[in-house]
Amino acid sequence: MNLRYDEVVRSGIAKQVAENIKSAILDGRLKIDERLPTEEDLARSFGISRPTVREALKRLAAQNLIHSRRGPLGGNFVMRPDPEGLSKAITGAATLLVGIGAFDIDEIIVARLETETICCRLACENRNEEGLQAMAAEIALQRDQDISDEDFCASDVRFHRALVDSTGNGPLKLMMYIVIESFIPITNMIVFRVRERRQVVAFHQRIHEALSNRDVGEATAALTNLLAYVRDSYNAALDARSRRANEQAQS
Amino acid sequence: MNLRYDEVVRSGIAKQVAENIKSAILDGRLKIDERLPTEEDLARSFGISRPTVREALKRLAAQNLIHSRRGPLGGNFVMRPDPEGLSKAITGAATLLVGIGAFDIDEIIVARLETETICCRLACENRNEEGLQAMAAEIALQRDQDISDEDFCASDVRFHRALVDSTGNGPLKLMMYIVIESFIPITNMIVFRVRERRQVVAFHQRIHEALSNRDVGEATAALTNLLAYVRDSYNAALDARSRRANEQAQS
DNA sequence: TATCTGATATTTGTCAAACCTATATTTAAA
DNA sequence: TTTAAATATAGGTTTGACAAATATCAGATA
Repeated sequence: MNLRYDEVVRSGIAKQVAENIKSAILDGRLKIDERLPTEEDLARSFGISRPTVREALKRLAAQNLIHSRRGPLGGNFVMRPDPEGLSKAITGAATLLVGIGAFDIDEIIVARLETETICCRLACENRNEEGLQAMAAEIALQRDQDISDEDFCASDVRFHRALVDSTGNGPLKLMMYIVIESFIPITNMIVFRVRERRQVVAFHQRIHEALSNRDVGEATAALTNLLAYVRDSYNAALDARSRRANEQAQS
Repeated sequence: MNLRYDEVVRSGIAKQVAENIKSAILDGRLKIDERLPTEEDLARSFGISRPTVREALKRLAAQNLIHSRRGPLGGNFVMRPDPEGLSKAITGAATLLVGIGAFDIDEIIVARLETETICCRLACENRNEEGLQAMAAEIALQRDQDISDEDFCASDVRFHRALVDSTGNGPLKLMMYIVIESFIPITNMIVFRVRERRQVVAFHQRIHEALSNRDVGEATAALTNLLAYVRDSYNAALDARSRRANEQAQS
């Protein structure tokens, strides 16, 4: 192995090797879709055993940096990075953060309002027919009284995703994955009981029309109203809970 | 093993087990800091071998979901999720996306402008002395003509981080990790050659003073000017490159 | 000749058993 | 009572083997 002793001393050879390969990928020494040496060759060249190499490779696979195929012509390949894969990673971690109460709903709503306002403004400039139709389709779905709460929330997420996509800004879309995949589901999970679907759909409708007319003021106003409504619903849910708690305490 | 056959059939037992444990963590069946069964017990209860269990655990460790300690009272523990760890994961992936040219600089600058404008506005409301001092310290450092380009860029990143921290909004800070750890270094890497430090520091100074005075208009104006200057620098760099290319073609 | 079939080689996936290393606890000695 | 050594328990690593998937190629068959 080429590593110095003091780099190895605090256990974790597999971790070191993973970092080594990862940096090779990140700074381009290993190109996309390029095949890594076989696990045996890696083991030999690092001077470690194959299972240890495999543990290192599994770490990379977990980060969607490589994938593996069996057989001749198989091997471990550098993955083409895709925002989709990144979104999954972000979602899990962000959901966990929200789950342990690292953030409170008011903060989340402020963040949603500020960032989605940007999206409304950019979407008014750059929206295309495809995006408008995607939003209209979700609105139509949300008008159906028969769909379940889960389906309604899923459609809500897709509506906001379409809004974000309409901005046509890749970096922003990347950032908004956190909102779409984590903050929106969380807010939905908390407030969907007290929220009236018709109200939400009406706000969605207003946003859609405003985007269609490239009316930035109306779009952001509708979004602001939507999130104010969500916040009110949340406070109503809080009140209901504390009222129930009081009643239980009295009885 | 409790998994059904058709869930296992297409190889990847380790992957399945990792997903299994991960979902247990995400939906709270395994609480934070709780110890998992020993690797041997996991192997037994899943009906697989210990190396395979370890591959699964390494996947989770790579996602910062668990960490391990040796010895009695050691074991694998569910990690308390921290934004820092998440930021590293996001950064790597986002950097990769930028590295392969998935985004262009104009998009990135638009995204930076829009999101950092939010931060200026919220920071004007919520900034505290600590944050202002952190920004002032970086400005002082950036005035030093002797520091290297790397150090200047690192200080630039810390300045913007202090700006984001001053918003006091956790969810927004999470999102802004992508900007701070990935977009800003990328823009710096591309334009720092043609950029004059004095100009940049002057913009930083204006932002700092505006925040200090809670002057939202001036803060966002300074930010806008800063990013316009960055964009101009980028275009200048592009021009210089194409001019060099022309000269080379003529000679 | 063209095409299908099966043997073969290569590479990852999994397993088993052992040993090394770190560390908390317990025991024994000073 | 304090300190030092033994011990038990956990993860960390190695060796060696076999299983499963799959591209390639030789040979049989139409």
